[in-house]
Amino acid sequence: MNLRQLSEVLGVSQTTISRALNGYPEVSEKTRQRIEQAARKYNYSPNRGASTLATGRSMTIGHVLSEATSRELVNPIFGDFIAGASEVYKANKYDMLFSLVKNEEESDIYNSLLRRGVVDGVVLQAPKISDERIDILEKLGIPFVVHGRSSRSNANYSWVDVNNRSAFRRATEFLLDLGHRKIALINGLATLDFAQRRYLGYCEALESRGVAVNGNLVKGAEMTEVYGYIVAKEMLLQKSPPTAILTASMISAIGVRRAVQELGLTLGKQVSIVTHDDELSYLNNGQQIPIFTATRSSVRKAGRIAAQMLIDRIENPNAPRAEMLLEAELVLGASTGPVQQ
Amino acid sequence: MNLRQLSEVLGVSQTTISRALNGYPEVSEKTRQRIEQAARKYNYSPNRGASTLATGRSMTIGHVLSEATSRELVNPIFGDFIAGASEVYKANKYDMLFSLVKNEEESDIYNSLLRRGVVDGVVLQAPKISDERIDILEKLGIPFVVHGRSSRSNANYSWVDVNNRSAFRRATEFLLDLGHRKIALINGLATLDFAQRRYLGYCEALESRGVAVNGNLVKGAEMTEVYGYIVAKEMLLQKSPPTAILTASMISAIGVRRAVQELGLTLGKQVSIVTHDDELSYLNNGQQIPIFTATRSSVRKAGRIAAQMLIDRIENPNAPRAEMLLEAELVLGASTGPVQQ
DNA sequence: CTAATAATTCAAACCGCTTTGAAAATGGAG
DNA sequence: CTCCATTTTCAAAGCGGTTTGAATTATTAG
Repeated sequence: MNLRQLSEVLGVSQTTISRALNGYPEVSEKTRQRIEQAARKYNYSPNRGASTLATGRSMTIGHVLSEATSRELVNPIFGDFIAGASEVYKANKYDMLFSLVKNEEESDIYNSLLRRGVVDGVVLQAPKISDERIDILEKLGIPFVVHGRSSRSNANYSWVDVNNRSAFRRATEFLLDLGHRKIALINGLATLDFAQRRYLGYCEALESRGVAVNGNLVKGAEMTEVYGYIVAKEMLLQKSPPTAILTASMISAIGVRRAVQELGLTLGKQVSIVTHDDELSYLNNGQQIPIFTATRSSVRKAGRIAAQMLIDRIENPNAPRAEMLLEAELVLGASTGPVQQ
Repeated sequence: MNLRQLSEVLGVSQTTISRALNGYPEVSEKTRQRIEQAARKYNYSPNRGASTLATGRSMTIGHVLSEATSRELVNPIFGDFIAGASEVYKANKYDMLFSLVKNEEESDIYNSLLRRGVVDGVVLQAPKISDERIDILEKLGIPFVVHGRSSRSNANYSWVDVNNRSAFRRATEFLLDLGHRKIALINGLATLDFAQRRYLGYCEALESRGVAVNGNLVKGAEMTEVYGYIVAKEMLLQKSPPTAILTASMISAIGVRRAVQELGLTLGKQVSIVTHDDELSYLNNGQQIPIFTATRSSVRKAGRIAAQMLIDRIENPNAPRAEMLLEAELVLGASTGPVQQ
């Protein structure tokens, strides 16, 4: 059933129906009732393509993944972020669309998506330290919001981010306070901005206590379980192994734990672990007592905030850019203890 | 730049441009070249809403999550499935759209999505043993494919599934061969079809060896790490604890391992674990040697197959329904060993 | 060189909605 | 009962593509 058919059935013009269903005031309450009932009865709802065409709004928000970032799709952290965003999209009647694009198309895709009226705005994820995508989006004038920041960009964009630097400074200080001096950092991909900030926080803490940063104790890559395991094992088998390990996600922390236990060491005794905890739904950091001491910040909440920011930008393009820096809390778990002599 | 503008610039009708760009034969190669160049130059690409309206095809595939299944979004298994599907969508120029819907809207949503021309087809995930969604989709005549099956449905639909039953029968037999008799099953949600099939496979194996199924040793819920931990710990503290545990995902297996180790037991000695391994990107089952003995089947591959099936259905609605049963392989890891006296 | 045929190109209709500007119906005041 | 101001409803013009059936041009055969 389309609009014309419904209007014939009701003996009312298409205009009136459209207005009635979209809540315009020019329709009497009585006809509105009648129309709404009929719409339900005949199972009518407006064709998306047609209204997109007529209004210029697609009621869809895009999450674009380039080849470079497409691995994010399988990152459980991404899942929780998306889940948060979805809640907000749903409440505001937006749909969520994913586009995978080849790297070389990256500059075109946003342009194309918006021009083609596929999406009304875009969420940018996993920004690199220097990320040309931000400039592209800025130039195109597409409403967008970044999850994270890009240190080298001086564009004026909206973002949500965790205070990665202070979180990792704090975590490192905590380990220093426990007497640790050989503290390793198993980070995310070095090109990603958040990894850089975490590294900086880590360095700051060490240097403020006069501990030199040891390059052998800093590694970064995709935060898989296996990566955590391999790097931790390697480090722990060095002649001068770390007594504490900072890791960038619950998943790599699990890998690190596996390495520790395989070597017959005990968590919180010979080796301490502090991880960043995104409060993943399927990988909760324990129940009452956290498994790992962690810097905790809900990535799902970040998703909600990013989505709301974007919708605000779309519906009010002239509003000033929004920024939101979330502070992570340091929660004490069973994975840390004083350094052993 | 839209079609009319481009046609004015080129001095060629809109028809010809449309045909040239969509690969119709009625355009001479020379003009096609000229048009394609101009399209690139002026950054033209057709408006999605307009072509959806004109063709009736949205080039978008929907993944609908009801409240009941919306938790799936945060399930890392889902991420890998989606990643596989995306590859295929991309290669075929489809976009992927997520809709979260309230439970009570569930029956409406598919109807609505298709009627509104938002999507050309739908992928159904996490089917329940008895799942009304299949009948709804069937009745509506929407092209769809199910990841998994619904035992109680006798509709004739396309699906991809792992042979859960034989996989878990085999895994259980393997443990029986090692002398285990007290074998626990930590399953997924009991209402989900795959969990039911795994349970059946488990029962079959036990019964064929004359071992009675013990209700205390069978549990099922969302396959989180914490759930695996809690249930395993509970079971292992019973007066007559299991000597082997079957678990439905890598994630819950990690929780089980945590429980085992916390109790001072050793994997493959006092307690054996066999898990189902979906070959998750971020939670690989080890490198050369699998961490866990496992029934292995790539959920990413399942995603690819499902996507391709759906596209085939969309583009050829009269083709017979497709079915694909993937066999899981049993891989031997370090988490199993003969029962100890 | 012309007629017949094939290869190109075109104008116009259509997809289903929103929205503008005009018309009709209603209500209140004089 | 008029007349004017409000409400309410309507017809028609887009939005930007695709596709049909007709018109034009190019090619070939006679």
